[in-house]
Amino acid sequence: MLKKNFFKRKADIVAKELLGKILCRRIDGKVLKSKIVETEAYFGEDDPASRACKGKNKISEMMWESPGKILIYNVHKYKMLNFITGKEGEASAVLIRALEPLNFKARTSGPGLLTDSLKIEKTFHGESIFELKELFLENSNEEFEIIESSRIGVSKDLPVKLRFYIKDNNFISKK
DNA sequence: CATATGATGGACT
DNA sequence: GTCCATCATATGG
Repeated sequence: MLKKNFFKRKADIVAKELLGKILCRRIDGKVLKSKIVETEAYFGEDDPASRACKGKNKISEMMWESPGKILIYNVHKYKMLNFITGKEGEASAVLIRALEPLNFKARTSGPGLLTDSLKIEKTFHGESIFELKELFLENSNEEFEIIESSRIGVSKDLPVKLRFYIKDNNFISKK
């Protein structure tokens, strides 16, 4: 189980360290485990791709909340799963883009697909990852190589590599 | 294999 | 109406 301090750092650091961690989803008494294989970091006012850059609104205000909270929002008919990072009062978050299913089969190679497969609903929005029994994280000691690249699907991006994924993993949303 | 395009729905101007 | 942190399908090489 990860502690609050884990998320209380810069979004890009947390995004990198979340790779390889195990995301657990409890449904009807069964625990579906999946490895996080792809993430993206989002900042606040300085990030043109971030929802927070134009100030607060219904979705982005959660980015100023305390680290470890869950932020869910829709793009088209899909939902995005984010974790709040950084100190409280600073807008930043990490988007989970892809998972590798460990003890079940599902399509999770994309941010919209993985939330569908894990039945992650908007009811998780605003909850803290430390307090939930239906959704939590497990640590992992696996070693792997991290690749950095530009973010995907963003109209205005920073000239910084803020997308991170595990090298040679087959569940990355795009290669 | 690659790139292009349309469907989709919520939030905002 | 417009803007998207998407996806599945269609088309061409």
